[in-house]
Order: sequence, then C-alpha cells, then structure tokens
Amino acid sequence: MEDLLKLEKQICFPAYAFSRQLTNLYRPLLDKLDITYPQYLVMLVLWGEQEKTVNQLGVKLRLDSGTLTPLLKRLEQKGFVNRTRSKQDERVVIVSLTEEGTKLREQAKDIPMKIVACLDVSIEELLQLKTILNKMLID
Amino acid sequence: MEDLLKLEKQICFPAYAFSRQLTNLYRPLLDKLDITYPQYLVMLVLWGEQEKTVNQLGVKLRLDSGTLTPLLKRLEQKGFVNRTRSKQDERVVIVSLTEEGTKLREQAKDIPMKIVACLDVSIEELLQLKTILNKMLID
DNA sequence: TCATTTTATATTGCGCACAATTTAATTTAG
DNA sequence: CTAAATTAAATTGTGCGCAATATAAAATGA
Repeated sequence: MEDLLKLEKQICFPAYAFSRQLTNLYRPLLDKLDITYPQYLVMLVLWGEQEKTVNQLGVKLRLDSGTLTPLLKRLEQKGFVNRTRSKQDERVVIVSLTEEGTKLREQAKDIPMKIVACLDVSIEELLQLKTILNKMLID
Repeated sequence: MEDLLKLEKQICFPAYAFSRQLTNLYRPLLDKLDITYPQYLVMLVLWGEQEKTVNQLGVKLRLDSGTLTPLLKRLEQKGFVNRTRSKQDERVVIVSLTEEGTKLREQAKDIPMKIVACLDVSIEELLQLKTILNKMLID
C-alpha cells in the first residue's frame, strides 16, 4: 500500500535539505572571506590548478556559463581572480588566481575541519555518504 | 599531508551536485504538471495533510516566509492552492488544496518510481543514503 | 575560399534561498 | 488596561541555477 508520494518516504527531500543545510553551515565561515559557497568551489578548483577556462570550471562544478559568468565577474570584482581571453582562441576565457586569491587559501585551510565537526557523525559514515553520492552522480 | 582543500576530498560538493542533479531529473516530469521542485514539495505536504499554515510548511520543508510567500502565490495563481487568513489569528495564513490541486496528485503518482529508475542504484543503497542524510540533518 | 556548422562565453528572464527589515496582529507584563 | 515584547507573514535585495537565446570566434566542407 506504500504511498511514495509522502514527504517522509522521499530520498530526494533529505538530499535537498542537506545540501541547503551545508551551504548554511559554510556561510558564517565564508562570510569572513567575503565569498559564497559556489564562489568557494571555484576557488577550491583554482587553488588546486592555478588557472582554468570557464568551460573547464563548468565541467568540474557541473555549472553552465549562465551561472559562472556573473559569479566569476563577482570574484573578479573582489580581486580574487583574473578573467582574460585566450590569445590562441578568442572565444575562451581563462580564469586565474590573483595574488589576493592565492593568499585567501591560507584563511580557508581549516574550513573543511570545522564543517565536519559541525556535522557530528563518524568519518566512516562521511566516507560512506561520499561514496554513495559519487556513485549516484551521473556522467 | 592530505590536503582537505581539494574538490575531490570534499563531501560537500557531491551533496551539492547531487541535489542539483535531482531537481534536474525532476524538471521534465514536473514540467508536465506545470510546477517546480520546491512547489512539488509543498504539494507533497498538502496531499498528505490537506491544509497547513505557512509556518508549518516552513518547518517541514526548512524554508522561511521569504521563500514560501512568493512560491505559494505562484501555486495560488496556477490554481493549485488557496491562501486564506485564519479567523482565529489574523497573522496566520492557511494554505489549502483546491480541487485542481487535489487532482494533480493523480498525475504525480508515478514520479517517485521514475526518479528512482533514473538513479540506477539498489534500493538498499537508497535507503542507506536516506538514513545517513536524515541523521545528518540538524534539529 | 567562403558559406555552414560548431564551440565558447555572455545575456535575459524566471524561480528559488536566505539575510535583513517591515508590517500587523497577538501575547505579556506592569 | 495599555505599553512592550513576541510572533507570523510579507517585503527587499543579493546571488545563485538553469533554460533559452544571442554573439562572436573557430572549425569544417563543398
């Protein structure tokens, strides 16, 4: 008789609520760096790789130019990234870290730890969650 | 040496990406009912309980009036819900299903099945995911 | 070669999310 | 009983997300 049209039966609602809860947990920490959670994700990529095209960022973060272009302009305005057209291909925009953007990493280094502490579950469960989620991500 | 400031090391990014992937999976199905995913969540609650105040919806869905008020106005405009002030307490707005809103349930009944089919993982893993996520939801 | 197609980014428009503030009704305390 | 505090929604403003479209540069092909 199980009625799948019950909020309590849904898997999708917890995923949606959890995702929002996460960005709310990040908010006070990221406020100190003057960036938002999606902006932080871009910075994470750039801290790892120095520079990326808009397209490459989009593939990594699963976001399109409609989201990234204005977001990157805001990061540029804050002075954390540069946006320059590629000389070889004028269509391509290369996003790179400024000195300020590079330095920001220092202030961000203990954020992951603090977030995990908030979540108050075991590392095993976190890894388990990550494994399942990654498996469920299509592509 | 593990560098937690790596996108690949983050648990939060898969959660964020998965949540967006879900609403993208729902979109083509919900387009046919002319509602969005957050609107669908409101309908789920009302299909179960007939009527709720804005506050009660907010508690269940973890959304505030800043999000719900305009969303509910859109559902009202589509003819799926009524919004009426409580006679006992004029501050309270009661949201209830219209006949159209009630009928919409019929068209939604196989959506959960279709979504699960898209995800292509075992029921056990889904339940495991749901358990962990619910555990991680604070409150 | 030069029109056609493809690709990369940008723009527009809509609907969330959420912080901060406002408005108005109810509760409470003195 | 009334001033102060609390509560419920609404409003305002900012930043995503994403569909749809536009723009412009590069690649392809007859």
